[in-house]
Amino acid sequence: MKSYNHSAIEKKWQKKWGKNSYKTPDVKKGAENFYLLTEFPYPSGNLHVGHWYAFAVPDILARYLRMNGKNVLYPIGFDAFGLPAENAALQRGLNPRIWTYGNIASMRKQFASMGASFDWSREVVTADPAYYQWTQWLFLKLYERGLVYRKKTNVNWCPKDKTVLANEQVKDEKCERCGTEVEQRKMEQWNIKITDYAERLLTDLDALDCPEEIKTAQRNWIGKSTGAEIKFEIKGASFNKTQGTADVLSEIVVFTTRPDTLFGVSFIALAPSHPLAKEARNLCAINPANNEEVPVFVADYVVDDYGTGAVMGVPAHDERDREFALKNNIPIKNTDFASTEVVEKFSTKKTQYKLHDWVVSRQRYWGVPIPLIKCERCGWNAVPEKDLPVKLPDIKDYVPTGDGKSPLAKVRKWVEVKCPKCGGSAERETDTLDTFVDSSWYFLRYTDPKNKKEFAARKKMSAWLPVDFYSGGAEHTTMHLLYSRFWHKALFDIGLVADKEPYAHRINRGFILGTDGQKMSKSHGNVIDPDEEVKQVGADTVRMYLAFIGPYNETGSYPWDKGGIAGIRRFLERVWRLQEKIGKCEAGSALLHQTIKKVSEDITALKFNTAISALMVLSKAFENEETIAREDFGIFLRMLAPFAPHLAEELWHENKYNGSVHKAPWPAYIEATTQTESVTIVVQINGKMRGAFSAARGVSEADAFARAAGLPEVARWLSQKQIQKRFFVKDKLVSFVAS
RNA sequence: GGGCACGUGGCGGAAUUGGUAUACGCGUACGGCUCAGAACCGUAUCCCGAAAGGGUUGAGAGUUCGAGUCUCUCCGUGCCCACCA
Repeated sequence: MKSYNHSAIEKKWQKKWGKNSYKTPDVKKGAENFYLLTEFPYPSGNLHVGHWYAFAVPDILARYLRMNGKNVLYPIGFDAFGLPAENAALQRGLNPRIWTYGNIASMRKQFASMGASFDWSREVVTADPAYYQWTQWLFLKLYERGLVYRKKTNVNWCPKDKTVLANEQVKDEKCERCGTEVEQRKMEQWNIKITDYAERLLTDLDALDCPEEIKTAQRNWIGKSTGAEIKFEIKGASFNKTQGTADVLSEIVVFTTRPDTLFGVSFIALAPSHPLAKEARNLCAINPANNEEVPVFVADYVVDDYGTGAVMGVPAHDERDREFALKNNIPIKNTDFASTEVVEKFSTKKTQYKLHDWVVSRQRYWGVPIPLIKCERCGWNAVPEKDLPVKLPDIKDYVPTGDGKSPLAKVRKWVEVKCPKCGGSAERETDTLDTFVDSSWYFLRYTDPKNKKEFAARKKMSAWLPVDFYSGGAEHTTMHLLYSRFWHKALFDIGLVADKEPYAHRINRGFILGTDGQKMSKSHGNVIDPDEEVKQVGADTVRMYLAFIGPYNETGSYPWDKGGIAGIRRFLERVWRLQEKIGKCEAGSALLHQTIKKVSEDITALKFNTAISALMVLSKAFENEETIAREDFGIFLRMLAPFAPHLAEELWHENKYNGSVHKAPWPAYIEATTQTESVTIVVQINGKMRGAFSAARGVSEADAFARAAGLPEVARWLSQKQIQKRFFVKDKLVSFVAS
């Protein structure tokens, strides 16, 4: 017998399968469509173990579903624009385009060694003009709809990446990309009105089929609270009103979730950026409910961009208010709660969200140019559809400037254009779009990646959407996942897509740590190179090891274990040796049928780890036999095929089974055969196990009690006690209650 | 401070969803094979105990004939959010 030469086998079959063997038609006769999606990668370097975990493991599900007669779309592409790729390029002094596309080329090769069943014919690269033409087009649809606006606000500025960031991209006041502390700057930026969708993003979560942790994280991020706004007149400010001075100076509006504590108000606190902050020291506000005068303060704890940026201070009820009151010698009023009538009279119901509008301008080169033009006379205009895409020009100086403008601003030839409306002189917007805009709709493009006339044809989309299964990283819960849900809803309102939600089912996978239990990083020196592992033990072993390491639908973190991967390799070696035993004997044991059942159920439940353990148990049973029935071994190979596609195909082929194992149907089990004739019945006395006996399946209650009581170890216990009650669980258990 | 998830051997993890806790894999020990080692194969491996037996799922209580699983309190870990009124 030849030995198991993984590299020869894997190369051979990867070549035979070629690039087109998983080309997925939109319609396949007799087969239901299934859209299996994994968050596409950033081409920032080589494939790492995390990529293998993200793509090789769901491939098991893809292959399993195909063998079960589904027409499975498992697409791949590259999220090619944006900071990660650009920063890596800048570090190396390379043009981002050359760097990114070089990476894509090498990652394609690495992906090929995975043996994953991607449909490469549908690959999308977000930095291709053929793709971003439609990113621009969709952006303009939102613009036309009034969902895009320009506003000067406090924004998060990353001094290292020299660009603004959306709220979602700031973690612990640090840039999500580079970890630098962000600064607050007042800048005029393009915003998308995601807040218009806050309520729908929230309510539609209820019906979503995804883990509770995702729902609560999004709920918290959206941060809905219901309360009321209350107007406090400023004492002596009435003359301002009569003289026509702005209303803001004559009153302070506060937001509160507890309008019923109105009688406990002993001060008003303003955020430092509130229009009245400078004058607060000299102001008195009048409580509308009892006409009491209360002082006005400026307090750091009042957040300027939440509510009205002003708070009514109720020290008796709010800890921060109390703290502030004690520090400033403000009296604490013990309160009578305001009646519903009073609350209704002096306040207006109001709902507040923590969610902010999505700042999408980026002062960086490597992104989609924002397709808007500013004319001196007629203001902002959309680039006409016929002029799309607005191509990102090839330039030499793409280093971010830090002056609040993208490097594109220096390319005068590109910037200066004619106004599409009046023909006068105008300038292009020089900021680029946040990468999360690119990735908000990529899964739509997979359904129709080559379309030159539309972002995707309606018919193609309806063949696949919504995505049946989406797997990705937990870090995207309040970023990509939230953005793309919003984007889809906006497109739904405009009439461009048919569903309110893009994903029917979503899971967050866990992640793989280094052997030391730390996050893999160059500085820790604990990085596992998947290419090296594949070289040593083969892609099948690496795939299967990652599937075996823990349940896939939980956000656990699993340390890479060298012994563990060796164990999987040993298992595959044993499987390889099993082919020697193929012969004539009885087929279709209970264990075989039990295994088919368990493996099928476990794969569906994403418990690849226990599916593999069931295959191991079956293979052990085979090892203990003189011969393995040809039919049984064929069934085993078919179950192995999604996990170890190359090895299964080789054994299938070498042992003269028909065609490709991957085109063979998934084995069926017979429920009746999974049940052994005899069962073990456990005997408990007062809940403790005291014995067990073997009986024919379906044994009667009376017989079971008699057999149980007859067991010496049980009889001994029972002889000292009085039986008060007995329970019988069919084919499982006899339980005595005795005293 | 708030929310969510979780806590099982030396380690990754199983447990038919309330019914024999620790499947499968790693590690370890001993044995086989070998001049020798690696690899491979076999046996053992939750703890105490010579055994009979007893104990054990972070701690404690509750419900139940029976709890890793359900309920409550506490302790601890991880992730997310955070002067959000």
